[in-house]
Amino acid sequence: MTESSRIKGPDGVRADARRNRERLIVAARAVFAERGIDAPMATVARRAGVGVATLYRHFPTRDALVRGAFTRQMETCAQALTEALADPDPWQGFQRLIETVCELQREERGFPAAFVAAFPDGAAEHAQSRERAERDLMTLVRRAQESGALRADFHPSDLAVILLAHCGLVTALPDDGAASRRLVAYLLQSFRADTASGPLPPPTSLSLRGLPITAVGPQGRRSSGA
Amino acid sequence: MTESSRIKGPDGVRADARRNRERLIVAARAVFAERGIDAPMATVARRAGVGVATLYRHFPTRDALVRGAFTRQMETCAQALTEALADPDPWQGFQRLIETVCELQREERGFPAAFVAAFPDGAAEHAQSRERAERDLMTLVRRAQESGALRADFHPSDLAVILLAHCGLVTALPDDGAASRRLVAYLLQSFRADTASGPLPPPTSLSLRGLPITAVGPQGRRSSGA
DNA sequence: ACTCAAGTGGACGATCCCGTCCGTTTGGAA
DNA sequence: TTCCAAACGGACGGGATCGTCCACTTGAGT
Repeated sequence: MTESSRIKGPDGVRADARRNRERLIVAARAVFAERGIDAPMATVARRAGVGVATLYRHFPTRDALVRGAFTRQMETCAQALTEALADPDPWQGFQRLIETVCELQREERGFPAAFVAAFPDGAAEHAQSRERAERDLMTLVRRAQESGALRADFHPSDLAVILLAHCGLVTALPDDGAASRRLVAYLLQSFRADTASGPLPPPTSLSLRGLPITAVGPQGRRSSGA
Repeated sequence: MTESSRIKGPDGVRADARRNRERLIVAARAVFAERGIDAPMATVARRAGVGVATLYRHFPTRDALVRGAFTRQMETCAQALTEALADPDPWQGFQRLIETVCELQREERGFPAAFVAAFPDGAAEHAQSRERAERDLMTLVRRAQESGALRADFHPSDLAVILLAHCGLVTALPDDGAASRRLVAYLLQSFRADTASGPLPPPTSLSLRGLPITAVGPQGRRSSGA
């Protein structure tokens, strides 16, 4: 308080600034959906009806814009995880979580690309929320295993594996979602303890905890390395 | 000078031309592996030790270069299919086919991207060989089902689904291959008839036969549309 | 050895995108 | 209403890639 309590907005931001920021996010989602997250920045600005400078002021880098555009989806994922943990039936929770996330990736066109792009290095920005999410995930997996529904050799990192695979699928085939649903169904069945047959190869070193994620090769989708 | 035949090639092509073409393919594979199939054409030319013009003469478009670079891999896939059909145990053949193709995608860095890029429209150029490949695939699937090992509701298009998903995975995580192996193991288990539990959602309209493949959206990896 | 068309190299104009700079507009407090 | 800092818009220089054009080199037939 002390000196300047010049209140412009709830967060001290001018009204038009906040409005433009919102417009930019909407435009970004639309443009990313149509042209992928590598679409020219200027296109997003034009779509939002603002100048490029305004875009860059609100989102200094493309990554910031991508994050901004899909923050809501990320939060929905986190919420889905919370709900999954709250489910009295651990397997049910596990299953619904996977289905929800995959559905989100199916519906929001640009999201999968953002998702995989954010993956290898995502630890940076989201460190704290990620920390919690991963702890929750491990809890969910453990519970589902203890309930006897989830196969014992399922490893938390498998979740990353199947989500990345699913991202690849929906990116390659943005169809009605039949392919995605099929893949998810197959995978869920193979995760059941009662269908488990034979041992699996060792899980990824992909930690799903903190940083030691094998750096993404030059192959990875460019454009989101905070 | 191991070049024994100093005569103009069987196809009337000059010796240096053929040599350069070969160099370009080698360079392209290397560059695509390091930087993805969107790497600058000039980089490939430099790597091959030739001028850009030479590159463009041999491969007028990036697509042509990509195809040229991975022709051998495509042929290996076809050969794997033939061998799979020859296997006395249909399930064994089916399983080995999937494992072989996925291993190829794992090892040859640029290949997965080329694979998914070539997918939606691939019918154009490779029409005839594709035709045969798809017939063979359906035969393989049918046999494996009749042997009782492959679940009855497995649909040939599921092969495309899992291969695309696998491409996405190895593209996102070009690691040592542990993730890929895990995914394949999970999927193969869920394809077994004896682990099948519960119905699957309907298969993709993705035909895997001829053309009616739902056109790839703006999302798809650019750069290989004959 | 001679010849010439096939083959080659690299410079170049065109296009696209990035991100900053700077003069102008505007929200909102006084 | 007045005023000014925050916010805005668009032009602009820089850099990268594309694909072509044209003068030069070279393989191979005679």
